[in-house]
Amino acid sequence: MPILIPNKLLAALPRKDYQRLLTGFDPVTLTFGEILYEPGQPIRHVYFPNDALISLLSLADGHLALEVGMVGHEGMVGTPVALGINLSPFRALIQGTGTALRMTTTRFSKELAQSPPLQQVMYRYIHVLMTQVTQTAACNRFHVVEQRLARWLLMTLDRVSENPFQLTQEFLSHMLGVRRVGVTKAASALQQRKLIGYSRGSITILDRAGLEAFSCGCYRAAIDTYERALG
Amino acid sequence: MPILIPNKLLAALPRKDYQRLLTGFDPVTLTFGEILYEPGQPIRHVYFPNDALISLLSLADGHLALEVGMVGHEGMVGTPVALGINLSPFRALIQGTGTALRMTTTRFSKELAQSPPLQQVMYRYIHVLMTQVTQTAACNRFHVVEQRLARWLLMTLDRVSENPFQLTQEFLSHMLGVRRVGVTKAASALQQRKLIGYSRGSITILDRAGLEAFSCGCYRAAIDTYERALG
DNA sequence: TCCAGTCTGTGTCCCAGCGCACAGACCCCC
DNA sequence: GGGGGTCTGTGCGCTGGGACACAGACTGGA
Repeated sequence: MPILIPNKLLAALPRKDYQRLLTGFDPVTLTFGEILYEPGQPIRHVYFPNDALISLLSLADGHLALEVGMVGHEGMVGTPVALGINLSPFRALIQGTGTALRMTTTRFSKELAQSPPLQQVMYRYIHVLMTQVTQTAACNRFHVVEQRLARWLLMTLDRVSENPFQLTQEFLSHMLGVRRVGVTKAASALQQRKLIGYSRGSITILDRAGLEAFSCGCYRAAIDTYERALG
Repeated sequence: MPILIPNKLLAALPRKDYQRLLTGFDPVTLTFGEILYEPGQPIRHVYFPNDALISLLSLADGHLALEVGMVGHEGMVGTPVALGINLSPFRALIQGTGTALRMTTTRFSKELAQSPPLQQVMYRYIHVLMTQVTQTAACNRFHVVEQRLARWLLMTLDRVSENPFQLTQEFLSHMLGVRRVGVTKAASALQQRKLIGYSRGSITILDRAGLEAFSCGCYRAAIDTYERALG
């Protein structure tokens, strides 16, 4: 079975490096709700998503969560391993069920040492991630829920490429760091503007361009950042 | 003249690597208000502060600022250079006048390639910074201004080690991403609890332990993160 | 077909923080 | 010693979003 959405970081590697790396990978299916890392806990595997979608969350006081980054086929989780550290700064939560390639941290460290192209890709991606986390921090502080929801839906659509996709408001509230009712209000507003359709955990993007216009500039900025460093 | 507060990242290097690196450094005085980098703009120099204090800011919509990281003698600015990229994700603003060691990005890239210990220190610091940015993001979202102000004052005190230090509420408001009036209220609250003294741009920490107890856990968490990776 | 569980919508009360405006208070310099 | 600039404190109305409660709506399994 061909992989419909191959990981872009891996695809950017020279064939030789890519081939050698492949032998160390384990294809896995990541299912919604699964937690790969907890903040401060050791990282045992790194993951390169194909069509899986992973949220990077920052926790406050142990329970309140806020998404600071999103990882799909354009990235990977386990960046600290490339820096020689095996502690995660985030909680990594599977937000969209799908496939990924997995490798143990020890093996990945070895592969990294032998492949300068892999190093370069990893370092560039770490920079992209840093930029994304930084931007998201300001976005979460200054922009209203509706705008952030719009941005979030667009970023998700870019990574899962299926429309509609499954997602409850309860879940969304944890991503945006607001109450579920806040999501209800924001989603209703988007629905009234005919930008999205919403029904029992199923969201349909009706007007992608409109949604992009409605969202804050942070969506566009995130894409530009990626293009500049890895495009 | 001996340097009273030497940079800890450089101090962690083996003598040999440290000595060679020193020849490429330029001692500079960084003055309050100076801007070293703007987000998305090229990085020309990297800086290792001694007693200078630098704020890393994320901008939204071009004018609203939010501090996502703070750098003193425990760190450096210009981390992207260590990742092979010379674009800054942040605005880097001098928050406390002081001295630092400066090197051009091209020279620093060369030094880095020749010094694995320097690489290791840099990578570890990048991880610390990523963790700090992540934690700050959640802190800014969930914690009230008073707690954040307390955290911020403690982090500053740790880096400048002079008490009182100069700081207007106007300036603080840009760091915390709130209005100046919000800072006034929060500062008054801390003053009533006899934790700080405040007068025309001069802040005195009166009760360090009390301030730490009052602040959110993010302060402690930031210190622990640093200790774990670089301590 | 009914019931239990899940998801979404609404309503009420409250508060932190925003925008704006302005009043002291203090400092330094002429 | 007076005046302009800077810094801090206060007041008022407004709003986004918090906490809590509950009502409909849909779904799937017994």
